[in-house]
Amino acid sequence: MTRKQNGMDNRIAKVGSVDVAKLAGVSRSAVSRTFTEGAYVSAETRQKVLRAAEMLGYRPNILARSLTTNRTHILGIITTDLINPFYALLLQECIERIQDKGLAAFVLRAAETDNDELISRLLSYQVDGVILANTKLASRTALDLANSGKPVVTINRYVDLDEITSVTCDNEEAGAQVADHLIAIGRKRIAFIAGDPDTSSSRDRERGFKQRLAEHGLKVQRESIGFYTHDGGAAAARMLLSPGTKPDAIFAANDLMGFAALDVAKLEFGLRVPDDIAIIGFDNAMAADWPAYRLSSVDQNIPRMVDVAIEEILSRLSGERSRTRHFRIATNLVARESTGATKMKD
Amino acid sequence: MTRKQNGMDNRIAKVGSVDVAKLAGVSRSAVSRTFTEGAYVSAETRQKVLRAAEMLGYRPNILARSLTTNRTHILGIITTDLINPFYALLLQECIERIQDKGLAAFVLRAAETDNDELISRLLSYQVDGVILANTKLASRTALDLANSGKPVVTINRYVDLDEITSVTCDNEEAGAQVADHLIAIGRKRIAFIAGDPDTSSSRDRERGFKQRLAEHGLKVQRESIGFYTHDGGAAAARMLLSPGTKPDAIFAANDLMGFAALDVAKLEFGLRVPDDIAIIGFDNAMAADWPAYRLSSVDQNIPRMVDVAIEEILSRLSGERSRTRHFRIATNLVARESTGATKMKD
DNA sequence: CTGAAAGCGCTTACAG
DNA sequence: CTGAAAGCGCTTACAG
Repeated sequence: MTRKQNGMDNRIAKVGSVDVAKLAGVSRSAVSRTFTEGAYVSAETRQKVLRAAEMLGYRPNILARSLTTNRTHILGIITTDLINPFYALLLQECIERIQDKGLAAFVLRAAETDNDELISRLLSYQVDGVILANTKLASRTALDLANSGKPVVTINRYVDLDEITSVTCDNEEAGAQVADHLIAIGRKRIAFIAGDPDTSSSRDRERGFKQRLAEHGLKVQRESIGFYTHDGGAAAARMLLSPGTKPDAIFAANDLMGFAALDVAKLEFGLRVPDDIAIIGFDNAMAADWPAYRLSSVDQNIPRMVDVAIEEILSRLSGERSRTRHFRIATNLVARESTGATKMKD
Repeated sequence: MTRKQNGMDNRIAKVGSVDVAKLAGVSRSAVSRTFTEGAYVSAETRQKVLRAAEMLGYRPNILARSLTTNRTHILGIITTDLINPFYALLLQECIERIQDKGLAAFVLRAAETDNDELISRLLSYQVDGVILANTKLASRTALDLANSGKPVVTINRYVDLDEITSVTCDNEEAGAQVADHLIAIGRKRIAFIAGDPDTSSSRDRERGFKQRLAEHGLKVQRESIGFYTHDGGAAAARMLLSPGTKPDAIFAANDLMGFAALDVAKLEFGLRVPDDIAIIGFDNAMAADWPAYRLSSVDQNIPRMVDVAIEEILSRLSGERSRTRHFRIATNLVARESTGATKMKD
């Protein structure tokens, strides 16, 4: 036992497989095998080892193991601003799923720039794969990553280059469904608040939305950019509601902007929602269901997205397929009072 | 070079310190030294190594290093439900700070029960220390952790036993300040919505609040439990506002419940806020500042809390101090319209 | 300042 | 089914 009782160091002695082997009266190989899925050990040996391990409080050092197996069972997640509740939920789901699979999640927060060093650090830690959640990556960095041979998948974004597998909701179809919904409730003067124009999510939602409107002979009457933030959404809404022909509906590319638009319309312009103006957001954030808002929105099915992403990484790790794919997960429009749905009394 | 070009395996050949050494014409010791803070290498050797490393795309394997240094530079964070925006922000801050320190953050999500296995897994990964963010831990588990010799600190909670260092905001003082505030605006019939009664945070807020009220000859007129959730808060508010002497102020132990109370008061009971009833929450969530709510709240100074927690872990790791401490970080009451502050026009 | 050698805690063919 | 030995990628006294 490597007991180092030198002076101040009152740390617990680390127990290794040797210690267990010694106590159990077997070889280190035997203890290794009892802790290795599907390795050959007799029931008897296994028992002896388990008992000894229990007594000593032995826990295999996963990091040491990774040195020989070449698998760390660590997945890296790069995320951005968790003040956006959708991102927080997405991250939570990733963490949970990874955990359920018996893997560990390394979480890094990406600044807007300078992600190269982050990636480099991730690779130093020998992660088995990486999930880019809501992260824009410089194309070069993305390529480097792809070339590292590690499975990489982006969630809720995709990179221009086709080298990297992505999982997003079906933003384009979702945009179209929002158009259908607004048309169905008889709106004609329709406005749009874009998210961050740099993101694929905002662009796809916009494209699907406008295209479906066009199929019905309509077009967006006014539009503005809200950058996916509450303040940005408020500013955009003020612009859309400024003098002139006011819209009778607003589609905000996320809920944060939808909440802002709702508040601006009601409190600053004295409009009635949905009578004077219908408003719909995107993400189906928790607050969309709160009485003060009752904001119609689009649910992204986060669990499914994360599931697909992780399965993809796992199957790559087991060497199954390797073609890059772009998964589109179906969304679900949730109609609430902000677009005229009557309140459900529970 | 360990190039394994066997068949389907198109993975990039892993380059190790041997490869770099060979290319640079030096020993592995030399390359190790150039990548080790403050080790002796001549400028010349260093250059050769750096150049070779650059060419090969070499990155030291941190995990392998940890085997001999006994430091992984990984910190484990155990968090709970990120749907609570305060928790999400706290986690974000932890991740960011850890990253800034050049460490890596392992994030686990704790279920309500069964955390033992989680902890065990964390220890398998040889984390250098662990942060328990908003996590209740079975006392036994907590003790095990403390006994593992790893620095552990809880944020926003503390465990009954005194073995573990904690960082929280000064919940008791904050509760007292809320009492002062409500008294200052002339309220007399004061109600309280508790969070999860199992948490130290809720209990401490309540204690400070009631004590200060008592000092002014007042007491909580009605109280209920909202379990820190929106729905729980709504139910609690309905109870508080039921027939009888209605309160003229409510202190909700977090914002989620505060929002719910505000909505219930306004929309279900037709009360004017703050004229008929003043409402104040806790956490200063983003939505507290939204026009629909303008909810007075208490800001917890997350950056400071996280800073203290991480410094504590770091200083323990460098063997400096070891006495358990309970840090209390000062809060800041943010008065908004829900308790009568006039709106700031920006 | 530098290199050879031993060691960190595990796993894995290889014989038996 | 089991054990001795070599190896994973690094670091660190130890000599020089």
